[in-house]
Amino acid sequence: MENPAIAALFDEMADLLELDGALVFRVRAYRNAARVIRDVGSPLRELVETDPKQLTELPGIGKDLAGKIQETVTTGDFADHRDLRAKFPPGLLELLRIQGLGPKRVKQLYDELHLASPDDLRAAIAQGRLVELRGFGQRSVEKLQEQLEKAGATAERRFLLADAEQWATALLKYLGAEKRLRVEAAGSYRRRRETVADLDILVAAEPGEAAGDAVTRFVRYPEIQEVLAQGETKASVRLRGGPQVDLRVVSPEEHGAALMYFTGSKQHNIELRKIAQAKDLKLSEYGLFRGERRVAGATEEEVYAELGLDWIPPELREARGEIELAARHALPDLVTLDHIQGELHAHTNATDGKASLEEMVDGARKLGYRYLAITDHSKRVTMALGLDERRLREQWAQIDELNARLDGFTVLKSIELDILDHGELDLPDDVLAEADYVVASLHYGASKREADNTKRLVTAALHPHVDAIGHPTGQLLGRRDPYPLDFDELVAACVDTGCLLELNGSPERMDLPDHLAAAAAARGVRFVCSTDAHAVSHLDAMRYAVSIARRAGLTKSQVANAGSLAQLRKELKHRSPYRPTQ
DNA sequence: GCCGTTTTCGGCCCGACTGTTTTCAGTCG
Repeated sequence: MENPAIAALFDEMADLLELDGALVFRVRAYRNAARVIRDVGSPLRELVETDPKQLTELPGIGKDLAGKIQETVTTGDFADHRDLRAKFPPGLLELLRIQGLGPKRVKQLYDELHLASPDDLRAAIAQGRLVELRGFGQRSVEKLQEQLEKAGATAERRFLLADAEQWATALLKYLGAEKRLRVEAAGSYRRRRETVADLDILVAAEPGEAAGDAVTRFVRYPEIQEVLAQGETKASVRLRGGPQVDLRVVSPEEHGAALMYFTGSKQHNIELRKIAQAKDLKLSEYGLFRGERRVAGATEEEVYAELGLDWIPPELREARGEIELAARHALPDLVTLDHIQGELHAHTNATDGKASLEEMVDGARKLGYRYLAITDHSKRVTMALGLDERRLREQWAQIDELNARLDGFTVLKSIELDILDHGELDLPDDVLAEADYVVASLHYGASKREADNTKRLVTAALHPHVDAIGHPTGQLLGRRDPYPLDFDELVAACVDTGCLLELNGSPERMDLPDHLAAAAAARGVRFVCSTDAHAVSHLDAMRYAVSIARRAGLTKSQVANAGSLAQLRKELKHRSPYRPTQ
């Protein structure tokens, strides 16, 4: 069982315990464990096999939870979870996922009205039975109704790119251990979409025995929950707690064409086939053909070339104009993870981060960065113990000391500044003027009214001391939609002032979405790739931020932290001369 | 359920917001 599935199980256990009325701290222990499991970075499965005692070294994992992790890794579940699950109808867990319904209210609905699923709830609302309940007024019922409608529209389960990556990496490692097989992941995973519904794995092998071996090896993968289909060159399985995986085996001379076909996107492929048709060619997953003769197919490069196109990076294959650029040999030279020279959004344990200032610096240095901005929360974010002027200056004094000792690395004095109700900022100008870098974010009170949110963000972007807008849309994938926002207006403000927009690679955020980043880039906005790291291991999420940038078609020169510190400072200085605002 | 010790129990982050109350409960982050 891979880490995301184990984590999901522990999260569900926490839900069940809440329904069961367990002590909140016990619930919290499971939630905390789920988070730790997600963040740990290496598969716990391997740890359990080699040295299970080390599990209790993880923060918040004691003897009991370590045992449950071990049980989960080996059996796919743990007894306490099974027992508690049997105690409640499965629909209650779905009710729990509806925004505005917590464990207390779900339990109340179940106990008093015997509602055990979203459908039950829908019916009860229609019959007007909810208003009988204490604590449910007209407004609450209306809100629930809205949420129910939304939930009905999004049935398909999608996985975060970062989670999909864990399943894909483990599976590719397993399949690739067989040396004769060339194995790759295709599909939306290869295109680095922010969420992935299933994994497509492509294997190149000689037809016959080698191909059969590949399928056999695949369906014997220990992490499989169910084999859905199995043939000679194709198989589908569902992974335990994970996505469906489709495997296709093709011969080496078909490999490039098949890789293109299974990478998609569908619309990109359709456009390619039209181009082939116009050239009197036929493109399929088996190759590019003139009549019966295969003119290309072994590599993607030769297929694209025969179509008169440059090779197109998978991240761009969304039929958003990339084919025309490829025809004109004008594709952008996309930014890569190697270009990134520093991290500009990271928290420490001074607020809600898990690691100390020194540990974060150490982590950033290990990644080969030259600079790191410590952007803890400002005071408005009370739940994270946000910094006021005094504590921020204390942190900056520590940073000065640290910088004096560091060689070839610079810690930037920074802050993640909260944007208040009308666009005011959470710290006075004289403090901000001393900062090396300021990222302003909206955390509280996002309005249903587009104009309110737009005004707040635009006001912040226009402020002379704000260098970047953090996670601009506020989306949390699968949990919270972007708040209503006139994005064009925000872009206009950024164009005016040189304010950067953040591409936040935190797996649940992936904010800005790539299509918005592309739209902003077209108007000349510049960006920063960052992770919003709250722990040392989170610094690794930079590759997801870079994925957004690549999907948006950005080059190195459009990403502020893909340059040296000197270049960055020059850009920020140019942007933010100190002009006190009244 | 974890953790640390003031060392085997007692504390564990807590304030804002919403809708519902009329002094608060539930949810969220």
